[in-house]
Amino acid sequence: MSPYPKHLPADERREATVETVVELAAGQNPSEITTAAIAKRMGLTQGALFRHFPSKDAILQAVMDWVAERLMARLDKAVASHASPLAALEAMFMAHVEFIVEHPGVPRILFGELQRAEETPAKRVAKSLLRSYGERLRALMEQGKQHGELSDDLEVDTAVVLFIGTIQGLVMQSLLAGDVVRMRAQAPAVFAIYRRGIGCAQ
Amino acid sequence: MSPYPKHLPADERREATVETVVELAAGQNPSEITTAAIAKRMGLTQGALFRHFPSKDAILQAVMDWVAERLMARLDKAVASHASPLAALEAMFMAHVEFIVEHPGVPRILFGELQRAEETPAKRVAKSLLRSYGERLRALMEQGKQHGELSDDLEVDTAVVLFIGTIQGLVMQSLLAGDVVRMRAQAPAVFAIYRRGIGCAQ
DNA sequence: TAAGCTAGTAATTAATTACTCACTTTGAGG
DNA sequence: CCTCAAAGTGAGTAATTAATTACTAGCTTA
Repeated sequence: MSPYPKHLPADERREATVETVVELAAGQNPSEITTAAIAKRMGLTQGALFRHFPSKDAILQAVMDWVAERLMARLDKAVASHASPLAALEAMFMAHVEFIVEHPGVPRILFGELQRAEETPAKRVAKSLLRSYGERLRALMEQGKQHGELSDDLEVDTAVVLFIGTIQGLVMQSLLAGDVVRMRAQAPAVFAIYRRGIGCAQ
Repeated sequence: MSPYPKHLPADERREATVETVVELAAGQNPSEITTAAIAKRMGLTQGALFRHFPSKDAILQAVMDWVAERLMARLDKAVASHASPLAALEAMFMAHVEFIVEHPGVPRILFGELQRAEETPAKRVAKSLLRSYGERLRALMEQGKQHGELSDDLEVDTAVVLFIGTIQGLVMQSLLAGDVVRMRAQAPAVFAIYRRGIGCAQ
């Protein structure tokens, strides 16, 4: 039995398509990924894709849905397994980094979607993802203040911006070095500086 | 005399082209900027562009050169006008933010160029720009350690990653909010957290 | 076995892209 | 005023793109 059967049920083909796009995005600008390239990687003809998606935009939207669902699930799991808010923040940070190392195309897709001019469905999903992300961070930080782990006068919104930016910095560094895996090693030290910035002077 | 003479000297036309691309990048993904769009914005036909540039890639490279030159000049000027390393770092941060507010397309161009798959000339310029940027940061931070403004055990390379990421976070936030100018107001608070993260516990 | 459905192919479409070229216009200097 | 090189025009090109089409192989089920 071939590992890639010619005929696949529609839902599996949709899933495979999404994963293929995520993989391709690891190596190139997402907006430059053509339907022909997706099909080729899947061992299909280009036209076959349009049996399962009405348009390319629909593919991109499915990809964003996939990213949002998977990433948030990871983050929630990381948060749930830590009692202290600060520990939960750190776990969330590491989980996000780990997710990017496994799927290096994801930050490109997200950022690429955000800087689209038109308000595409995919862009809306991206925005909504980051909104949920920010809300979870805010909640944890408010808790952290009450627990005395974070300084009382911390501006939570600002700290949220910096949290996301911190990860962006790691991503940019990995683009420069052409080495995604190094993120994993750098992450703890980067978060240590961040934690000191938001923590209370004990 | 018309404010826009039909015939412009070659060097001025090149400069105008670059500035047009930077302006267009404020509103859309740089890789989706077509030569037709550039020409239209300049009030020219598409063919005219190729009198001054051999290819579109050459245009993008000229844009990156423009960005690198202008940005570094701003940063150097900001650094030069402050004696203390920490004050210089902060001035550098604010100067960078100010530059982005004036030219919102710049971070898109930079990031877009970095995530190109092929090793284009423009990408090489982008990499070189960030390398210079990092070196200036490193130098300031080493000075800061000697002055006792930064903690002795600070990992400079990590702090550099976080510095750039901090700005990326502001950029991402402005993409979300669709409001670049707000960066200017947010910047001081964001840098305050960063400074606390890298500063020595006095 | 016949009928119908699902998932594929292969060729083709119209639109868009970067780029070229023969020709025309402009404007500064002799 | 004339000349002429520089600058711009406008109509092309070939290549690439997303999307459509007519057709087919393979399964399920009556």
